[in-house]
Amino acid sequence: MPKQTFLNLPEEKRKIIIDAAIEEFAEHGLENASTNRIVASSGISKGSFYQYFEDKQDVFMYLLTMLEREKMEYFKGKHPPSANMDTFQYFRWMIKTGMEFNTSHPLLTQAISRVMFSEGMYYGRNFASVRERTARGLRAMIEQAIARGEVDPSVDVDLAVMIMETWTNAISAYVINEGMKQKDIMKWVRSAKVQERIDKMLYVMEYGLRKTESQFEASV
Amino acid sequence: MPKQTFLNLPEEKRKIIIDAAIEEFAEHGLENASTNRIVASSGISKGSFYQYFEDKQDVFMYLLTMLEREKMEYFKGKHPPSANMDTFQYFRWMIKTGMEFNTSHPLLTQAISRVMFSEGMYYGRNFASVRERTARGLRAMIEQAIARGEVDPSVDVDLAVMIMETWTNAISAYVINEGMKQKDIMKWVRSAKVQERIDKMLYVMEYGLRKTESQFEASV
Amino acid sequence: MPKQTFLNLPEEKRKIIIDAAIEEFAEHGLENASTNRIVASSGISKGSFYQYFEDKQDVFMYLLTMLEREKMEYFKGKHPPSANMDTFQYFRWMIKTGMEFNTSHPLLTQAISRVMFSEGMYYGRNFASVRERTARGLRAMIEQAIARGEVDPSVDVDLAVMIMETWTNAISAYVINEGMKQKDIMKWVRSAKVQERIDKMLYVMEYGLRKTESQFEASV
Amino acid sequence: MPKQTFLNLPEEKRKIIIDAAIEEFAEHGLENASTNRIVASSGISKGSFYQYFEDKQDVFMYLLTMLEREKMEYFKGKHPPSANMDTFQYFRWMIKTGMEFNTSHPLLTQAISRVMFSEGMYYGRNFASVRERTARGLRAMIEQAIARGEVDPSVDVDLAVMIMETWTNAISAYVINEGMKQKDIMKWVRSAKVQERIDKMLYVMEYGLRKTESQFEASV
DNA sequence: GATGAATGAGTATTCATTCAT
DNA sequence: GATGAATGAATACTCATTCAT
Repeated sequence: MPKQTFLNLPEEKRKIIIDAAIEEFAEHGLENASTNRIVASSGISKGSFYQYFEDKQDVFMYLLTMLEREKMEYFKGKHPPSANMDTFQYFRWMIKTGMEFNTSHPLLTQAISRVMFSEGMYYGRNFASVRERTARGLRAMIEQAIARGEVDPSVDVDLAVMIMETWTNAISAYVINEGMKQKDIMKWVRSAKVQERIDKMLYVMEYGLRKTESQFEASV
Repeated sequence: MPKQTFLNLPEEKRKIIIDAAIEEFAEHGLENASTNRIVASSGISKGSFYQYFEDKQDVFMYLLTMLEREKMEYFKGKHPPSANMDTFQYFRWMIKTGMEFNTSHPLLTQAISRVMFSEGMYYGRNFASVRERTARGLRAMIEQAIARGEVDPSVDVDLAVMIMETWTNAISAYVINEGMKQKDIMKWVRSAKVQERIDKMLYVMEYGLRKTESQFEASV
Repeated sequence: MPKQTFLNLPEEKRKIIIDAAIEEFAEHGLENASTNRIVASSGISKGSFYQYFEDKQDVFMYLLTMLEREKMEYFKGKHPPSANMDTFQYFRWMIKTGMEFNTSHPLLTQAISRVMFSEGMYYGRNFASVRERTARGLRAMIEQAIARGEVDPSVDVDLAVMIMETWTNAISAYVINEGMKQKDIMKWVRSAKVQERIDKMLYVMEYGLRKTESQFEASV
Repeated sequence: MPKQTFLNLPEEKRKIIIDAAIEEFAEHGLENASTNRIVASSGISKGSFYQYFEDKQDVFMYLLTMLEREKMEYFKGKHPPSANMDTFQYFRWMIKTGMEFNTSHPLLTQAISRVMFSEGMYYGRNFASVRERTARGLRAMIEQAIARGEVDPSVDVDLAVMIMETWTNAISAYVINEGMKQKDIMKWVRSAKVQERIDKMLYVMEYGLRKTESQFEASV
């Protein structure tokens, strides 16, 4: 985590540094990111960089917690359209809201997901806590769905979490990769065509999951 | 593609070089792979490396075609347990057979998938043909399933292909990542527990896909 | 142009680096100059070199502007022996003064002229401004000569400039090439023999140019 | 000089090798020419190259003698338009005929002149004999001109030779550099505009040289 | 607390030449 | 006589990090 010296910096200066880092990570990943370029494009000195952060990875970890924090606040500001949603409706709302957040921070999302997916194995240990938090959220969701009788109680919760994670990532990758090619990414992600495709992807998952374990057994 | 000089090499020497390359790519991806390390660990000189290959990417492309060729031969040597399988049963058999192949070449699989997934955007053009071949196979499968009445004809074929791809990759990632932690990866992948989990992942996909488009519409 | 870091260096260190570069360019030209050798013989590290300069060419461009600046100052310190010279007398004085400067910086002159003449085609764009300044000076001279009635007004000015350039270069090459073989190059260049030869070379040019265009036409 | 093995080669194969070498030297000079590329583009093996030639320089020396021989034959096939030319008319005819030869072998000319002018200092010793032969020819000419009373007997012969050399080179450089930019170099070099410019350059030299030594003395 | 110069190992790739077959 | 694989030093340039001021 960044040193106190960084946190003491005026908001504005911090933003300049962070923006430079986001751009660098989005374009080059973590291993290939260049601290030289980051300091050059943010206008701070080499020495300062190492007075603010332990190293490259430290900067990245900061972005990661920043993303988590901002996403949480974004969700707090939004409210599900209805209070009577079942768990899958709620998940769908969450995914879509998440995609809205992603498209409004496309570079940050790109930077984080690029590193987490492609370099994740190497830096995996460092990301463990973040991943675990996400998994816990999904697990709580699926357990709630079971409690509400929306999902067969015999379902394998671990498996369901894994599937939801996979699906979330697949949709996120689709949205960022395709979205970055568009002129107005926000407009694009809100278009009927995109929303429909996300819906369909989620319905496939939903109907697969709703199918009871016992039915699985029967059909093997 | 490698130069003739490489193909002329004695089988054994070629294997040493290829193994060194596989290890390097598995650990560092394509962009960060070091030709220095490859030559050092395979015991050839720098000059020789460039007499065998055009460049780093050339080595990787060779691995890619090698993987394709070997996988094809592996499948040729196997036979589906029954001739009367429906399309999803066949797909399941294919995935499982593919996983067996992957676990018998874990490093190669890791190297290829790491590069294809994470650096795919940058080297995308070069991999296009490989990806297209896979996509064509899946598309043929889904069309067959429709023809046989196993899937509702109104299904969005593009979407279905995307889902099958996502699923195949997710299973492959699960098998390799978890499998690499085991002592005996082959024994592990054949264990009832793993086979069951793969089955369940595929059933989720299958039941999701079997659901007709019209049903999707109805439930939105 | 060199980075600020280079300009901040103590005079003495700068001189060591510049001298090493001059020697390298004089001996190997620009394309074949080795940054490795420059850093080795000037005792700085590779990293420092690139903190001082953009690249090899950057060093050379610095030498070029340095030469221009020093030559200009050298001329400022000298005064034509008489105010009543005609244009050709003035040109002769300039050439000779230039040769004095060249022989007092023989390696620098050699480095620059080697690169400008032999590699000029490749780096031509970068040198364009320097060449143009020279050409403009010569053109002003010839136009003055015409205005004063020293040269026939029908003379082809472009041609005359080209001839004067050729001649200047030829004399410069003669002085440097022959001079480098002498023990005391300054003494040699001031010797009656050399001065006479330069005079004669210039007279050939002068009488050729004084000849009017119409006379050329007549004699074809 | 090439080894006997090269001279034993069938005419056609020799030509292929020579053409590859010419192209390489024209594009890269001597020091930067790559034997690798020469053998690759001429289709011979690395080993053969070194069985034909000592090294890179050896190939170049062969080109040099080849050029001399071919130029001589070219001149033998041509005849001066009139037998009653004075020496300067003859020189003018020679230069122009030489330029015709050059433009009909532009790559060879470019290769040779590029190396002789720009890398000449380093390989100078090796080219000494060629240069000397040229100088002897020019010296004979000027002496003939004196004998015929076309040039003042008190002229400095060394100086005159040097001037003629300079002039020849300047014209040659002009013709090759400008000519290479044209579509049809042969047509261009024979155009009235180019011929006129060459004439004028030579007249300047001629009138400069015709001027007697005594006149020079008088005007100093 | 801020600076920015210094560093040497690192990168991918090309080179001319040798020599065993 | 022909081959072509092998080589290791060479190339320009970038890197993350340290540390004295």
